[in-house]
Amino acid sequence: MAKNDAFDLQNFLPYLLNQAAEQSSLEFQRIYKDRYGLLRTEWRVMFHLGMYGEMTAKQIGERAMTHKTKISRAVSRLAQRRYLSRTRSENDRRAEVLALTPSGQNVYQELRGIAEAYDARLDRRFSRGEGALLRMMLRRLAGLDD
Amino acid sequence: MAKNDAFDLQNFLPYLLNQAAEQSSLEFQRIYKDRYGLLRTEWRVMFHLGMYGEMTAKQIGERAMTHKTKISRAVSRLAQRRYLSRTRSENDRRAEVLALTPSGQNVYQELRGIAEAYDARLDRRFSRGEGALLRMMLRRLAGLDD
DNA sequence: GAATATTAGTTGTTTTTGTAACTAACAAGG
DNA sequence: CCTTGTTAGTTACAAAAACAACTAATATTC
Repeated sequence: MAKNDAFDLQNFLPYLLNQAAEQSSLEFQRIYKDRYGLLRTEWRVMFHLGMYGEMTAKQIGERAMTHKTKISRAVSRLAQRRYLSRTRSENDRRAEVLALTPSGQNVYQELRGIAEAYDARLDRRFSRGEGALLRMMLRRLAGLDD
Repeated sequence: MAKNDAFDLQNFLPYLLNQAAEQSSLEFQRIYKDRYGLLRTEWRVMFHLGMYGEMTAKQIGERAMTHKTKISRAVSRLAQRRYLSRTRSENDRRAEVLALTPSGQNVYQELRGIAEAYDARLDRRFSRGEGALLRMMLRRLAGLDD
């Protein structure tokens, strides 16, 4: 098991990004999964609704860059648990306007607090400017600024 | 859909990391998936063997922070395609020493070239020092330096 | 040196995801 | 209007991942 040459997997950006993403999701995931029984796409939907108020499945999908079937299933499950309400849109009766129920709001508030604390904790690993730079670079890589 | 308050999902590190990871994996994934029919864990195994020579499944799993069942199945498929050979270990007859076959070496070399080029291309989005800093921060988040 | 615990790796079963095909509503052009 | 095309969302089926239980070999301990 001797090293061959220059290129190192440990410096390959997609690999590093995956490892960092997985690792950094772990602790937070344990909370929304174990404590609230939510899947990742589910809390993403919750966060979008919690932050932006009412949205349609399509809008969430676009913003979260998530496929519509994933959103569809997440929405069903969240509706079953009464975390969100679905109302057929007036303008376009194909679409549904989604919104958190009071119970959903509660869960969102709690998760949000945990997320904020967790984010701050991760941030403590970096110096003042580094965190901002990191986020900027990640947004660029994710294509969020385009 | 009006914004509520300060916390922004688009700045939440685990979220950003996931988006960036997914996005940056996409193009490269298309290559190893469509062109070589490999799964992500499979090329990871290939890369580890290509870079470090001989390894056991366990060693790969530890280094790649990947569960042993995933490794096991990846190894089976790679062995079926004759990309790697499995030799029962002398010291410990539970373990197998894995190594790329010549044909596996070829695939590895090609994929490695593509990976390097792709990595360089991603890097072009950043200034000289930024790329190094980014990798350093990601390694820290991934717990690779511990 | 048997009895017990641990480890390397596999296999089976259940969830979750990805992909394609579908329904129902809307839009545009003639 | 009425055909043709597009869009929002769902459903069905196939692929992949997660988790648990297993086999076989090795360590440990009394």
